[in-house]
Amino acid sequence: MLDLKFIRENSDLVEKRLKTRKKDISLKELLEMDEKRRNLQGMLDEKKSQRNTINKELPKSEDKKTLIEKMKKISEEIKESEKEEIELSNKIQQILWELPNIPHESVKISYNEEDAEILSTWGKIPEYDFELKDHVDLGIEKNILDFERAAKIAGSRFALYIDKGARLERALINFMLDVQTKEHGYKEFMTPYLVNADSLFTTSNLPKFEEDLFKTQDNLYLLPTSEVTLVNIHRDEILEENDLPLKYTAYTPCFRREAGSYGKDVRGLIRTHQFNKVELVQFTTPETSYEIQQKIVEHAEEILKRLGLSYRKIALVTSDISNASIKTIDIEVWVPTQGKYREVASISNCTDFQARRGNIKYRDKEGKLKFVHTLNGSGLATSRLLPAIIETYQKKDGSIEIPEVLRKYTGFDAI
RNA sequence: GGAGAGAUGGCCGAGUGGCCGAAGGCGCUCGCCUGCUAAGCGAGUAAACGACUAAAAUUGUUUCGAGGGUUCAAAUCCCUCUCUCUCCGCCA
Repeated sequence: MLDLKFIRENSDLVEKRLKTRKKDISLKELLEMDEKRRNLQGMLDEKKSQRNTINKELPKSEDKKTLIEKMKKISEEIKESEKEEIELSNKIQQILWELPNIPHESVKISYNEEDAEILSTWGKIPEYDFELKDHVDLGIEKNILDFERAAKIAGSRFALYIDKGARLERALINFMLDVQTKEHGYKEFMTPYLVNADSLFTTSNLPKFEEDLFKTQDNLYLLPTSEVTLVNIHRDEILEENDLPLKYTAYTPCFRREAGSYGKDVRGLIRTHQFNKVELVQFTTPETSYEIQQKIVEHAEEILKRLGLSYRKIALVTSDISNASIKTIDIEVWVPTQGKYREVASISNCTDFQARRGNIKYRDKEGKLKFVHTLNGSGLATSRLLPAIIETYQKKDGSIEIPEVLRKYTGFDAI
């Protein structure tokens, strides 16, 4: 959520920058309502002030009858105006809830996601002297993945991991958590997989993106990413500057409806309703958030390096960064059979956007309360990683080699 | 699922209709005193939204889990909801 005062005082700039995300964003209505609301509030405050004065006099007064009559009248007027004020506030709030964060000036302006800037590439694109099989064929052939039975159990876009497939997935999760906790200093959490609406409002998954979420009959939602639970750990809390940055990580499954992606990536693990992810979240001061984003990128990259997978980093353009983010860097891993890089991580700096929504503050060294900055990044999405691994490490004889670093986790070195 | 108790400031906790933004304590900050790893004394210490201001000072309003109601007036009375705790039942 943006600061209304800031919008008011910098309306032209804000509108101009927001338009770089989406052409049709306009602040006109918001500003008009804000103006109207403030006038109304001024009037209301004055009347309430009168009411309070009379209220104080009343118990001591001789002529209670006259005062009570006066109060009745004022109270009624207040009630009327208050109704209007509340209505207006609600509308303003609604607009504010839906406005995205202001893109950082370093983010390339474009309405076409293909314009993303390639920041760097790592590793050689592997070459093969035999016919490659994709992860679906490999998985079925090796009996480590089963999509037909998954469909029987749950429907399309689900996966059943079998035997070494399941163990490889679990190994990946453990490997990633170990690196992030033991080497990069993150604190590990196990979080609920069902979350309430308030939590989703904080992270900006609501109100705008409800169609992406699974909802239960108890008004709880299936977790779309553990960014939600990790960020909400400190909702409505005041942190101490000395404790920042807080570095949190969690493995959770993630559930997404994938509405509107019909026909896209229908095959295999690339786009499923349920996938596994290790998430990285940090709470920081405004002064440090920008450099910390770079660090999170490195923390995610480290996983790919050790797995020996080729990847590249790209900086998303203004229209492609997520609602809460001012700048997003994606890490994409090379998927041999697709002949292209696919997203495995997305690292965003949300500045104070989520902190404002979730009321997450910190007390600075002078004792002043400020909103923290929140950042999140995948560290990484396992279900995108596993296809890359088994495709990349397939051998001519049909076997799949397990990357060195994973072997102590899997207990086997080939499939 | 059944029965009961509760939700107040950073924390603990008092407060049952106007004098309550709210006693008292803890914590924290500043000052004094003292000389010994501490104690004592004094002062200060909520936030949000406005107005004013270069900024501050100042000032108005709001806020005692959330929402609604009664009343001239609600932390306090009534209703609904949420959450927490205890007991019983069921259960991994």
